[in-house]
Amino acid sequence: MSTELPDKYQPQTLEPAVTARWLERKAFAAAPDDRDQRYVVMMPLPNVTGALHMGHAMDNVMQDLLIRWHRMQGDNTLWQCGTDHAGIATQAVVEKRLKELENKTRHDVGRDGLVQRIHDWAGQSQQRIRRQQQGMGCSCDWDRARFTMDEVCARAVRHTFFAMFKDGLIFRGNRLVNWDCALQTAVADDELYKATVQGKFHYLRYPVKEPAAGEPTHVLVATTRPETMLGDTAVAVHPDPAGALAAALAAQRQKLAEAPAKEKAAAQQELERLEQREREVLPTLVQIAAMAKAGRKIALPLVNREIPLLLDEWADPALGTGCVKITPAHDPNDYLVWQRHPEIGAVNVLEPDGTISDKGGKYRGQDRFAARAAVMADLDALGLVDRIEDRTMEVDHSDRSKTIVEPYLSKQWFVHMADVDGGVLMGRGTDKEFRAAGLAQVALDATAGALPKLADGSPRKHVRFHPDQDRYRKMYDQWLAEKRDWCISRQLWWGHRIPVFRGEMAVEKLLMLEPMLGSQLQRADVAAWVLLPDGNRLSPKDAFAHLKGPNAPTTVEVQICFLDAAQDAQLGPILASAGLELDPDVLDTWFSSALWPHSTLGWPNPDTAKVDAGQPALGGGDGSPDALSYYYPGSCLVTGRDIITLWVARMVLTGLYNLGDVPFTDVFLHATILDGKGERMSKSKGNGIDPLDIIERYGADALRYVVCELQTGTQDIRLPVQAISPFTAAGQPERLVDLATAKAGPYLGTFLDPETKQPMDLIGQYANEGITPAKATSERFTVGANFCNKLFNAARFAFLNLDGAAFAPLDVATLPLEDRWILSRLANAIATVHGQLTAYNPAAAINAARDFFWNELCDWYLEMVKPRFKEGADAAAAATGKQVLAAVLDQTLRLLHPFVPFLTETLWTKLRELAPARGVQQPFADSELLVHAAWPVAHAAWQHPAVEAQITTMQQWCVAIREARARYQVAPRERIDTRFAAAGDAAAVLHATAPLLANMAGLADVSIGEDLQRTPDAAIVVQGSAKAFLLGVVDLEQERAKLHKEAEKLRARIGGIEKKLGNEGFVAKAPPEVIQKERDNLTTLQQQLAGIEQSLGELG
RNA sequence: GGGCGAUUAGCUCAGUUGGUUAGAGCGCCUCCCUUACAAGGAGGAUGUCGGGGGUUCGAGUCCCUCAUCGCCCA
Repeated sequence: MSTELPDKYQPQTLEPAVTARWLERKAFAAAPDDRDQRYVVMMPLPNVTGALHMGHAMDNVMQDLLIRWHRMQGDNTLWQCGTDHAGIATQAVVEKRLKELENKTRHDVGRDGLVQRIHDWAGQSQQRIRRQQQGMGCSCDWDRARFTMDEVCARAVRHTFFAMFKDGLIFRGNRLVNWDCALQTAVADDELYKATVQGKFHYLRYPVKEPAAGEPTHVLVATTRPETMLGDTAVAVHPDPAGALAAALAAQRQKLAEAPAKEKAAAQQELERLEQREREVLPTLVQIAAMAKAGRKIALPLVNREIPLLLDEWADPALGTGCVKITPAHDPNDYLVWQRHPEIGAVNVLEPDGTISDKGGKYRGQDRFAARAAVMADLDALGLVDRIEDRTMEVDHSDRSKTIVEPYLSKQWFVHMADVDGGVLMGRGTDKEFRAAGLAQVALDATAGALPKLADGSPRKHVRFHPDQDRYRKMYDQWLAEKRDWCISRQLWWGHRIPVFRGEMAVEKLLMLEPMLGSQLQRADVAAWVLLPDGNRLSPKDAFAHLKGPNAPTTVEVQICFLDAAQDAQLGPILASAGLELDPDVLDTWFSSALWPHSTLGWPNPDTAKVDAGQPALGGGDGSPDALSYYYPGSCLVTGRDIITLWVARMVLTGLYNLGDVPFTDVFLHATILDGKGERMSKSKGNGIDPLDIIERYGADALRYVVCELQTGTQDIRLPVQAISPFTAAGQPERLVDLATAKAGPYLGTFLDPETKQPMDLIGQYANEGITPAKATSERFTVGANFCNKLFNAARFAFLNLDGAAFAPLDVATLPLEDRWILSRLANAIATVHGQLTAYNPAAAINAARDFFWNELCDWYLEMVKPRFKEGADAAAAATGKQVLAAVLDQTLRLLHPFVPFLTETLWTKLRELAPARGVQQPFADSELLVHAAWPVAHAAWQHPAVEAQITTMQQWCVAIREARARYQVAPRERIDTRFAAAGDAAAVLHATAPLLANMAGLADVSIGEDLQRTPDAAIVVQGSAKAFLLGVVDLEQERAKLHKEAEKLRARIGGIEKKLGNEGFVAKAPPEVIQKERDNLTTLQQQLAGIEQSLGELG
């Protein structure tokens, strides 16, 4: 049955049909087999929180490009897809909906109820994400889709946590975290953004307790958050204020001396400020430092606590009042002061919801901002407020709740990243086992080429970044080098619960239980720690010994983790009776996504991995290997720059920790998509585009084409965004509004339509406010649609002529010139595209493919072969033409497939019907689906530089003649009699290409000879030493003017080259081949000029 | 404040270790609905390579500096 192509290119009907066919055939399924060559890409798992945007489109298209390219090369190719549960983001969205739709809080529905609702919501979201990805043509193995909360991933999380916990790499510690008071959870640094806030700088006077005669009665401190004074545990002053200020003065004088003229004034001003401080503030500071040494105390007002005056270098005599109030529980710098002076202690005055705790005395229960006002009022009443200054500040906000975060002292779980005495065992129990200094260090070693060799002496795999190894590795290394502990706990209900039972136990009771517990706690699948009140952590064995000893405390904290999650339910009640409860927190989402490259493949045991119904098993069988051993380590991770540290580094270290091997060898970092103003695209700003909107308008192939073309290297991409104005009446043409210049509307994500001045809602959030929604688009995608239209039509032309095309072995050397040329150019294009893909340069690859297809195949070859397909043409020439055309189209579709898979797959079906066997010397390997067809090879036998040179010359003639035709306004269909005055090689090329040239340039009678003369009415076209006379078209005046202009241009260039060659330095120092090139060039130009001068003479 | 990066045609971007006359697509101008394609064809115009200084026979490319704009980290 023959496939009918429509007359017009219609991606909207064509693409869904292709998707259905691929899915029905399971064209992207991966299964381990005996192929050694594998290609594995782990999809950066999108958050289940919401829909995909252009950033995901870039990421997914880049992956699909690599995947399709490798699949066609015959690799066993796996693209692992799935979604991330995205703890805080998802819970926040669902809680918001719960509030809006049912006016309930999470406490109303309970932990299990909320989790169920999130699961439901995540399911819908996953459906949408899959539709978007399938719409874009992503060729993932859909049957292998995983979710970070599914059973397979959960087991990997459990095993990793257990191993790290048992190794002592996971611990619970008192740390200052960024606290989101609205969501009541710790948030990571990357979940913060800075916003400018109008605040105040409050100068407070703290009374000195029992000052000696002559000593100040008060110490002046300044703060932007006066309510934190309730938690002050010290006031610090520099131990040597005079010395420190003197050093600052010296540095400033030096700076002034070296400052450029423009900065002198500012530097001078700063110096004067310091000098003034030296006179006015320093004497007091010296006195206070002495008081601190003498052990003087401060009477902290309002809460009536006595706190020490402390000597610490954090107090900078050059800044503020020179004295600093120390609030370790609510300020990162003060926290560090506490670490240096543990005796001062820390007082946490905040409740998780941001109200003042019982440590805050009478302010208890007040919101932090209300308490701020109350504290100030009371201090003022006591006469302890010195002054208040206005100040703008950059303050951290939570990206999830958009509220100000508070530094907050709380107990959190951490992964120890720094080096460990004795090292850390990597890949425990595998044949790749080795010992590394620490988790951060092993990730550094993975990019530095410093991982130890394998047991058999062969090198271990390492990680490389593309397309700029140096730059990206530096980012990765600098972040890891800090080796900061990784905070993995979140105070949420949505996520993997931290699998640790913990609680305080009386030592007496613990010792009583020893006979029963002792052996249980030694088991390999149980990990337990006993924490002493002094913070020391002991194994159960050591603990029992210690607790029986002389200095035993009365209570300890016990922490227990089981390897097998089923134990939690079984033993939970027993542990509860002993006072141990399961920790309420959940793990940071990144903990589970860090395991993605191996958790998805069934680690720790693919044979027992419980995949969903209908999914392929991960274990081996029938002698074939299991998924984990076959597909791990993978090949390439494709992602954006922003995630190098958060995710790439963590995947590398967990991969090495669990399996002793890196998760992938290459990291391809693509550009970030920005809007027309250069701002990052985001849905909430209203400058984001839904890929499905682009697909609906332009087609997925067009989307992919443009995205590929945009990815040029390390340069971020500006994609101007337009709103489709919703304020056009029916019948009126569509109006696009450029969002880079449109005025902002009343809310974030709204813009004003410049024509009607009405606001448009670009994020679909303001239905209640009565704002008309509008879709976003970008006209940049027309380029892709145009390309696809051209491809569609070129193929359609070929199909009109391919009926009955057959294969017979051809000798390339005997083919017509145009056939040899297009095969040579095709080979060149294949080599270029392949090379650019290898170099991770999709833009260069697709441009090479486009240039070949459009500028060579369409513009020249199709036009050159047309005469061979006309009525009455030579049958043999037509048959060869059909075969070569079919072969070239075959190879071109293969070459373009990774970029524009839908259209090429559609055309492939039709091509196979019309020309079942295609090839040149030999038939090409065939395949029913183009997805599985072999990637084209640049055959050396097709390449022929001499043939290319002949056609290039012909093309130059053609362009010059067309230019003359345009200038003399010769009607397109009018054919011109032409004489070529040419000798030697020039004449030979003209003889060889004359029929082609006549066809392409619209020539009628063509004669070629050394002594041919012009007629008075002939236009002259000069190429090198040869000339063409176009008879009967000329206007003498115009001709003279043209030749004069050309001659002037040539003289200018000749002059330039002569000057260069006359430069002794150039001739003496430039490489000989460069000089020779210039000389040859000069000769050619001189010849051409002579020809023109001669023609001018003839014109009189 | 520290680090990384960018600035090339009206727009979005290429431009290999310095070496002919700095390119592409879109947009613009002229002509053409030629039997695959007007989502097309033929031809054309358009740049002090952000400013200044330097190295070199030669600089968009290397160095310094200024300006503007990003990103990351404190």
